[in-house]
Amino acid sequence: MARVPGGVRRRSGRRGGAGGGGGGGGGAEALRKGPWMAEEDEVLLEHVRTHGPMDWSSIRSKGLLPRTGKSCRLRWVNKLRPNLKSGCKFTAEEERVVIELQAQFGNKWARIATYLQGRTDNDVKNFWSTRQKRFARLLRGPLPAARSNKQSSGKGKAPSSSSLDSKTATFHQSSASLDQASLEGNSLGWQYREAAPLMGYDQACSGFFAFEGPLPLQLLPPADGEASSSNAAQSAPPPLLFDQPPYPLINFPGWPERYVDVGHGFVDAGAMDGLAYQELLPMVQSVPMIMPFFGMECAHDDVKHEPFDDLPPNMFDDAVDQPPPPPPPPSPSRDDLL
DNA sequence: AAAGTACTCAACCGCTCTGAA
DNA sequence: CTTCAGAGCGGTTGAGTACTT
Repeated sequence: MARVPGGVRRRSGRRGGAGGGGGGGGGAEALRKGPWMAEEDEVLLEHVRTHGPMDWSSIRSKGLLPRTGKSCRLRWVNKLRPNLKSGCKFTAEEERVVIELQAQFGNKWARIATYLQGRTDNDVKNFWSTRQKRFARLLRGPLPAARSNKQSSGKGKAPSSSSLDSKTATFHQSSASLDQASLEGNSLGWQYREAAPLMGYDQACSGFFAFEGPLPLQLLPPADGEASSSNAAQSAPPPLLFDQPPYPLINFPGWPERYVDVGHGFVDAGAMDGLAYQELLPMVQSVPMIMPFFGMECAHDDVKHEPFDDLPPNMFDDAVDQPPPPPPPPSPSRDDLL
């Protein structure tokens, strides 16, 4: 997708340098795109010093810079504004805040950024995007058997997706294999079938999860004329039956309690409507919730924190029983901007 | 050492919102 | 009420860099 017309090179990387070239062949009023040069930054800073961070379009109209007002504003907000934590990785606490606020606000990056001192919406957006890509790759790829606990090079780089897989694999010990034949023909008439490949995104919780082992089965309500079933159960999407509760990659309140053991696997009670859940209740067995989410500590000991080194060490704490603390009120004052 | 892959991040675009005329 | 311009925001791109194989 050539979004920059006229062959203008958008940027030459973090080295800065002489990107751009002013849009090629135009007059002095030609718009310049691409990386900013130090002289341009100086002009922009001078404008902000005299006029404040506003009136961006006048920068071009006055002939100060061959840049659009949008471009000037973006440069100021993302790079020139004081007190920015540029080039500084997100701390565990910042990651936790982003995760919580994203769950609360959605992709309102500018709003989320107001809760993070020195971070811009672009920072938050990039952070989240990277995270999403990593999870997507993780979930798209095969989930291999546990690999050796080889230590990474440990240069502070985020672990590869395969290292996350190894974390998942540590749960295998508690996984009960499904016996499809034994699942069919239960007294309530619910049927099972192999589910389609699972997207690793939980709509109800707006977050990713992962699971291990064979694909989950889908619980199908009984057909007409069979054992009792409610209309709601008929209309509700069939719940998935997991070999084990899917493994959440971000903290979901009530996880994994919402996964109930139906004897041959786990179903997501949170994703089912109440009536469908009522239908299934008689099938629920009182199996102790030993499932892995809270067994992570042991797993961590085994792998010496390798897989989640890039995740906030306490990011799952709130999933246990603590409500997330109310975020501080956003208070970006004018002084902060200047 | 080289090649491949993943990650980071600056900067663009299109859209929406808002306020003035 | 409508139009228009500026500002702001979210999504996306892609070059450069870091890491892995």
